[in-house]
Amino acid sequence: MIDEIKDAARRQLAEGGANLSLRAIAREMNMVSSAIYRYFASRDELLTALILDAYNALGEAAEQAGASVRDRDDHLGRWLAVARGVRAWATASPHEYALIYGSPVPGYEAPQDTVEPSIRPVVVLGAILEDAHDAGRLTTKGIQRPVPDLLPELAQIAAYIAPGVSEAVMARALIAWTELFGAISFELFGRFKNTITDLAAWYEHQARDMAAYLGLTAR
Amino acid sequence: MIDEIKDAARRQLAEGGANLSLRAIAREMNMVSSAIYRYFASRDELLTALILDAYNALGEAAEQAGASVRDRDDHLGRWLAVARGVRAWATASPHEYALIYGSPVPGYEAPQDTVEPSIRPVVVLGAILEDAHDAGRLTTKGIQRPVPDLLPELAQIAAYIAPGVSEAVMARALIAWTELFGAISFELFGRFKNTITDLAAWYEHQARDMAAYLGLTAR
DNA sequence: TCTCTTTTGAGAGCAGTGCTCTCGCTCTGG
DNA sequence: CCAGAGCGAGAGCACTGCTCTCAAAAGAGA
Repeated sequence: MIDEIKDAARRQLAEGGANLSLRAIAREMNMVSSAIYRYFASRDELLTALILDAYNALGEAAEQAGASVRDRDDHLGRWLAVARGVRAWATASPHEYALIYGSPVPGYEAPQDTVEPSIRPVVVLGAILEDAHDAGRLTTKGIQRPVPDLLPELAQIAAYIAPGVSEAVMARALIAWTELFGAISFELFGRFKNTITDLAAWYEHQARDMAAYLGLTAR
Repeated sequence: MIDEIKDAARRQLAEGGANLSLRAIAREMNMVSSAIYRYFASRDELLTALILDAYNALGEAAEQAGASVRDRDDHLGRWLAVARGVRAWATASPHEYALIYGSPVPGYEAPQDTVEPSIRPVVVLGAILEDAHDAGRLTTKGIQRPVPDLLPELAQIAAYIAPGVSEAVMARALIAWTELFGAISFELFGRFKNTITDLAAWYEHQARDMAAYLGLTAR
């Protein structure tokens, strides 16, 4: 039942726009609006559930894409696969992407349960980075060292994501990560309208350039 | 009068959250909701006006920040100033930033009038790039050439923004641009909660790294 | 099989929303 | 001085999230 409501909500989200209505969901299910409240205490709670699902779906997409590359030593290939997987999921479910990477909903405060699913994609990236580092193929030449102020927290992130890499490399990884999500947001939110038409090729270029920026190579 | 309504809307946006209510604006102005419709045909039209203002405010912030650097040959300094200026505006008016760089509102279709103000910041960046290129201080060594498919459109953007630079450099500029806005979005939308606390320092690091990535130097 | 309890949906209703319409008041130009 | 334009008030429509009560349905224990 809960799943049915969420499905209806997703459907409505997909074809209606961002603001979904409990009453419309109920209408679609031939129910009365108050019945929904048996399963979700409020609209926010439904939204939270959808957000959590979206995080997990994106995380799973990233994980599967990363795992699909046979040659585990092909770090560039793995990186590109994850990057493509993330974009594929985002373009396939743009509204769910907007739910988690768009402007936050007004009163909504992210519960603690969302932080673990939300970092699944960056964990995948971290594993690639770690493997590349272990294989001694992560060049750190000419890399810019962050100011001391940032080092402890970068080290903490690295310890969780890719224990072997330095703070400077971790910083670059976060930057590359930020760039990719910025690119997806720009694309989905229509920032490139009438500017770049082949958005897939443009994203591919960005992913490759960011991989080079990180020093990831094919072998 | 129109300005008064927009001011009230902005105020309400700032302290209320994303969804502003015409009736609440009217209430604040001791008016009745229907009176607002004398000045704005719909809520969307008000929103559009606010979006346009936000674009122009951000553009002006970027332009002023860029112009504030005396030494026009200090390309790194100019880049950093613009980057800081953009972030300063965004953190000062997060809701207006969300209006233009967050998830798009459902039925809203950006009118043609918004595209010119919306690219003002990237025009500022283009000028820096162009100056650096003219001064012969823009290294293109080891730069990744985009696939042929992308070249025409990149050339077109370059022709408008920074006529002298190559497609490959233009691509990097767009990537750096994307990264910076991704960073601001991540910060404002709370993606770094409990991860990085000194967000100003982190942004500064990113801006510097992106400048290096572009090859911008101080002299 | 017959109770008793829990679960579930329906319906009415409240306060709020965007928006439309009509009706008067006020202010201004000729 | 007075017609016409501009403006705000008020009522009203269809919609929203949400709360409440009440009656069926389902399940469990004897």
